[in-house]
Amino acid sequence: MKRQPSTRIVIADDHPLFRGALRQAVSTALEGADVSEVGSLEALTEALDTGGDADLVLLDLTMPGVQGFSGLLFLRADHPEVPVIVVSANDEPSVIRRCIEFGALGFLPKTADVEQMGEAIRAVLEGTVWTPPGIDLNAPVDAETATMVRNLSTLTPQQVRVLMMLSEGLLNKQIAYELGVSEATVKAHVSAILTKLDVDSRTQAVIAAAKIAGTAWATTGASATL
Amino acid sequence: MKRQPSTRIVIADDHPLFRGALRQAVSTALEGADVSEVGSLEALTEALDTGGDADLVLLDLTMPGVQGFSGLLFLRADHPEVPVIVVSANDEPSVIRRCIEFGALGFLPKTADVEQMGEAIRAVLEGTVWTPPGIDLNAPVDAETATMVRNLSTLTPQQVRVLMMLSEGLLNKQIAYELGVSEATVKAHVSAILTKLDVDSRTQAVIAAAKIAGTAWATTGASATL
DNA sequence: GAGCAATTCCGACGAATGGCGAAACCGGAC
DNA sequence: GTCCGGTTTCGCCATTCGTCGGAATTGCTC
Repeated sequence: MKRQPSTRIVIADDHPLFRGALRQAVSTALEGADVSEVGSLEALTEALDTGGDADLVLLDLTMPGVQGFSGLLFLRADHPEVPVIVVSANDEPSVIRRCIEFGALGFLPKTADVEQMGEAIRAVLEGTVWTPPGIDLNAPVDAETATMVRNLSTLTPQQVRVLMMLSEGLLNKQIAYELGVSEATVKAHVSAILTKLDVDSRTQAVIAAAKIAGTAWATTGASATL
Repeated sequence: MKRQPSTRIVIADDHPLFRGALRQAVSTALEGADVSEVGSLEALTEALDTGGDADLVLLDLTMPGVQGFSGLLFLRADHPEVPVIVVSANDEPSVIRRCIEFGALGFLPKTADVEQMGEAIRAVLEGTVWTPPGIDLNAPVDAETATMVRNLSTLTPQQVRVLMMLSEGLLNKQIAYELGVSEATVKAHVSAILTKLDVDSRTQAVIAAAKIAGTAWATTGASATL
């Protein structure tokens, strides 16, 4: 909306080189934009919390700490108003469609040229959904998955956090410690998650989440010793 | 070893048409072979239990009830001596390598011609590992995964069954009912599984198992390509 | 036969899990 | 302002989970 004064754009990617390339592309496409770079999800949320909501976030799907769609899911839950363009090396149609389902306004393959980047950025800033040509967003979606995606969307930010930790195999107690809240609170969130995902146990919740997010959901903690 | 009298071959595939095609290919490649067909894992285990161990099993990875590598894992645990050739439409190198790691002696893409099938069958009957040309079995394997594969191999047949049910989100009580044993027994198996997989909870065990088997462990193939 | 591993079961214990109702705080929407 | 939803917390309770020690059975190998 407020493009004239200074459009604030945040680039979230763990690869410094690619961040630089993105920044250059953004600058070219949008003169006078206020571009910041972050290398992790934590840094991204911090940037959004402190500096006020950005006008656009360019988000890499695979970042340290969160892989798969959890990063997008989390960002969407935490800052529903911020437009997001997903930037990923994986440009399979199913992935692209999933990103849009999870609330991204655009998808940019890492192979895209400056031309396309500018096109995508301008489109999304105007509120339009942009995907690479040839992507059919209305392609038949497996009903089961669609239901799960809808269920996942109803989760609150904190619940998304808890679900991610459940998916790392953490105990309620550990989650409570990590989030700095009491175990009772974690239980409340877990109960809410189970209800919303329509499952009966934390294990089933993890299975359901893994089914959506693909294999690379969690990276840290318990699985380190496997 | 006992090829001359009557080589016993079992074809396990849920698609009758493809079973027929396989049977024909086998007959052509190996005259006088005793070929049986089964359409499910249960039928396969029953055939192996009643009719005595076969000389070769042609196993489709995706069968009703068990998908992903669990079928292979289960078969290997139940009948370690029976040579197995995995037959699958998915011919990605990573999948092929994983099959061999789990003890299959061969891998046959569904696109293979009669020529190749015969070659593979003869090779495996002689105890040689056969894969499609161009597959490097010594490709660098991520150490974490390798450890897990080794751990999974130490599971007993019943434990594999239990782990599969854990991965479906079943309670100990439900598993006990399904297997026709007491809950105490299931607990004993779960404890053994946790020890062998070096994890602390059933949830972590499920996460670990899912990480190995890829996504196609449970019911639907969410992200066949990653 | 002895030894061994897998499978089966038991009882009991403590910890973890999950549901219930209730309450308080806070930020945004009407 | 009030209302609503998200977050936080509590206590209580039943169930489930996982461990420990012990034990009987089968089938295999040496």
